[in-house]
Amino acid sequence: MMSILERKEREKEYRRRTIIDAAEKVFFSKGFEVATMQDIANEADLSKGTLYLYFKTKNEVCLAIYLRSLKIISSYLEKIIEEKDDAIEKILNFYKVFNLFIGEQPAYYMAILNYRQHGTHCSEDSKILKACIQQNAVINSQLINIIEEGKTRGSIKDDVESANISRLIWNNRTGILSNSVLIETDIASETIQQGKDAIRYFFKLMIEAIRSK
Amino acid sequence: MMSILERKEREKEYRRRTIIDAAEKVFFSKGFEVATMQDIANEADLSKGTLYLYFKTKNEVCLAIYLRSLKIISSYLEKIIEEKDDAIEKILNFYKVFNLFIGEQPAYYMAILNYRQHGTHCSEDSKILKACIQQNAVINSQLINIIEEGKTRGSIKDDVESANISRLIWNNRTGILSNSVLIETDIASETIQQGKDAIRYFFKLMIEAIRSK
DNA sequence: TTGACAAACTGACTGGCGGTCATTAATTGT
DNA sequence: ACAATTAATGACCGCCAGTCAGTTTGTCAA
Repeated sequence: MMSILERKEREKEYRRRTIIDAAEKVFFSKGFEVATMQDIANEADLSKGTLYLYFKTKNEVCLAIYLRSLKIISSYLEKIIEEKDDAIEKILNFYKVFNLFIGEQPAYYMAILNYRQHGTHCSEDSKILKACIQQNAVINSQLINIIEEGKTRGSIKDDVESANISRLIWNNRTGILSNSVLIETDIASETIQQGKDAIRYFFKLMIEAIRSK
Repeated sequence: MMSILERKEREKEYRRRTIIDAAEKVFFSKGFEVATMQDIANEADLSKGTLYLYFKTKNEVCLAIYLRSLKIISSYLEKIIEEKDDAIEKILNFYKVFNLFIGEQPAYYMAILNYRQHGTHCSEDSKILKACIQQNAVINSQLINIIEEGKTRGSIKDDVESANISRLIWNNRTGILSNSVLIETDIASETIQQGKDAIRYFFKLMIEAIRSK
C-alpha cells in the first residue's frame, strides 16, 4: 500500500526533525565541541545508535542546522524579491531582515559560524553538504537577481559587477559574524551591537556606491 | 649568573618556535582536526608530553600560529603606515600586500580561518589568547590610524566613520577567507581567484565611497 | 491469530586522541 | 663529585565518536 510507505517516510522525516531540534538545543547550550552525541540522544529520547541511522557523523548534524538557517535566509530573500520594491529598497530590506535574524535566531547564527569547519570535515559525497553548497548558490543567485533587476530598472549603476556585490554582501556577513563572536563569546554582549553597527555602515556605503546618481 | 638565565630563556623560545614550526607543517598537510599532538611531537622530534610544557592545549598551538599571522599582517601595516603615501594609496597597498599574503602563506591563512573556533575553546586567561586579541586591537587601530590621517590630510571624506571602516576591512577579509575555503577545500583552486576578485572589487567600491571628491 | 520477515532501535563495546604525571635524564651550582 | 633543580619522557587515563550484534516493533500473508 502506498500510504504506508508515505507514512513511514513522514515518520522518518519527523524523526530527523526531532533530532535536529534536539541538537539545536544542545549545541546552543553547550557549544558544538562540548556537546556529545549522547547529549543529543538524551535530549531527543533516543539511543545514540539511532542518531547514526539518520546522520553519518556529528558534523552532518551541525550541517543540517546550517542548512536550516540558509533556507530561512533564502525564504526571506524570496519574499523580498517578490515585493514590488525598488532594488535599493530590497537590499535595505535584506539588511533589516538579516539584523533581525541575528538577534532572534542565535542557534542558527552559531551554526552558520561553524559551517566552514564542519563542511570541510565531511565526506565529499555527503548529501547534506551538497545541499548546503546548493543552498549557498541559491542565495548567491537571489542576490545577483536583485542587483541585476536594479540595473535594468535603472536604480543601480550599469557598471556594477553584480556577482561581486553578491559575494561582497555574503562575505561581509560571514566576517561580521565570525569576528563578533571571536572577541566576546557571549552572544548577548555589546560586541553584537558593534557588529550591527558595522553591518549598518557597510550597507550604507555599498548602497551609496552602487545606486545611480 | 644572568647570562645563563638568558641563554635558557633563548633556548626555551627556540623550542617554542620549533614546536610552532612543526605544528604549522602538520596542520597544513593534514588539517587541524585530523592532525594529532603525537604528529606534531614526531615532526618536532619531541615527546608528546614536552609539547604540554610549552602549550597548555592543542588549541593554544593553533592560536600561536594565528598570532604569528596577525603579527605578519601588522608588520606589513606598519611599513605601509611609515611610507609617505596618501591614505588612499596606503589602503591600496594594504590590499596588495594582503593578496600576496593569501597566495604565499597558506598555512597562516588556514590559521586565521580556524582562529575563532580555537579562541573560543581556550581558557579565558590564556596568555596566547590575550595576545591574539591584543594584536587584533593593534591592527584595528592601525587601520583607523590610516583612515583618520586621510581625513585630516583631506583625501578622505570628513564624515567617514573610521572605526567602522576598519571593522569593515577586517570583517570582509575574514568572510572572504571563510567562504573561499568553504566551497573548495583546495586552497590552490580557482575559488581563491574568485575570492581575490571579490577583495579587489570591495576595495574599489570602498575607496570610491570614502575618498573625497 | 499466528508466524515469518523486515525495519527501526538499542547500548555495550572499540579505537584513538587529548591531556596527565610519576619517573628518568640533563644541567647547574657548590 | 654530588645535590638540587629543571627539562623531557611515554605509559596511562578518561572520554567520546562511531560500530554492530542483538532486541523490539511493525507489516503482511496465510
